[in-house]
Amino acid sequence: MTDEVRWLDADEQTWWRAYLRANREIDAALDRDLACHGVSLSEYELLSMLSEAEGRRLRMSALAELIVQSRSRVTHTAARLERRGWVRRTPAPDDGRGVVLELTPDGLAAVERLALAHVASVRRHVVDVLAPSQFRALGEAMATVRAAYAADPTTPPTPCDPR
Amino acid sequence: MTDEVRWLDADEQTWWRAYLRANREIDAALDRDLACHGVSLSEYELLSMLSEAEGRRLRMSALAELIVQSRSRVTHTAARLERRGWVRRTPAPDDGRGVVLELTPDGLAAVERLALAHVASVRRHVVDVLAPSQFRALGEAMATVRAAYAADPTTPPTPCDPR
DNA sequence: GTGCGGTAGTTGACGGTTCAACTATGCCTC
DNA sequence: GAGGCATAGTTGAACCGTCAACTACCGCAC
Repeated sequence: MTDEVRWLDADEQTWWRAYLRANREIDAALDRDLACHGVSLSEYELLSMLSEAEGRRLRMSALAELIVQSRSRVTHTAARLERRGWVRRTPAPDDGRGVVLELTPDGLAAVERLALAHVASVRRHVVDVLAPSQFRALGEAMATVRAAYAADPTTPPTPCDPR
Repeated sequence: MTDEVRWLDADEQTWWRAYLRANREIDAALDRDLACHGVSLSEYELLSMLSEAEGRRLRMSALAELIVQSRSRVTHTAARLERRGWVRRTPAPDDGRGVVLELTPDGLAAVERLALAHVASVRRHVVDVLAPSQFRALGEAMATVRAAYAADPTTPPTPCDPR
């Protein structure tokens, strides 16, 4: 394999930058819209995954994988949510190392309230500004990226390879 | 207008989550690949915009807008890069309030080195795993989102509206 | 030319995220 | 059943980003 650099061509460059920047704008917008209600997007995602899970409970690591965050981050976020009484930690019955995180009734009420605001925000900034076929294409492209990422053998971080 | 909630349907839900998660994975992957070389993605973006600018210099606020970051964040990031000698602050000639950020020769050398790693990373995780038409669709959808965002009259943050 | 509202950028404190080190448990092998 | 490696989760420090307050300057109005 040669070491020649395959730069992006002009179109690719344009699309890539559109992605990067829209991305930042979307994140900022969603976060801002949720901030009004006192949570960040990542807190909301955690709560939301819990609320859909069987028994409204999930293992910490399952949660981390679902929302694509580090275990450490999930620990900290869960701690914050626990302080609010929205979430409760219990030992996993089948694995002495494990912890099951459970949504409390207060937590459930909160997610349900937040979901209203959030879905409106997602529609306003993304879904409703795209033609259905465009949104579908977006979703499918991103799913493809995920699949490739999951299939990449080097995915869990090879420590570093500064060449 | 009714207050009825328009939830996402099953497909929309799937696409939206694919977006959110792929997004996190892409960010993490790009950041990790750059971290090997000692910079974060947002530092790289700043350097990269500077390197393409006329005279390799840009006003702070132009930079902030280009890379979709708060002015404050750009100040902090620039301060870090200045400590490394990659970037230099100079007063704007035409506006006593302004600051022009300039890439130093060391900074230029750094971006050029980083760009090699970065383009490979972008290709590996995104561009090359998509069919060209898919990548195009992704880019165009994101450009549409940006355009809508820019056109949204409430865009610069209405402080809050907790309903 | 004084006052005034708006823009450019910085600052420091706060809070969230990351990272590396650590504890504790599971599991496999001999 | 003891040793050893892997996994689950936590912890605290360092780092980065956000936010609100602040300085300084612009430009307009009168």
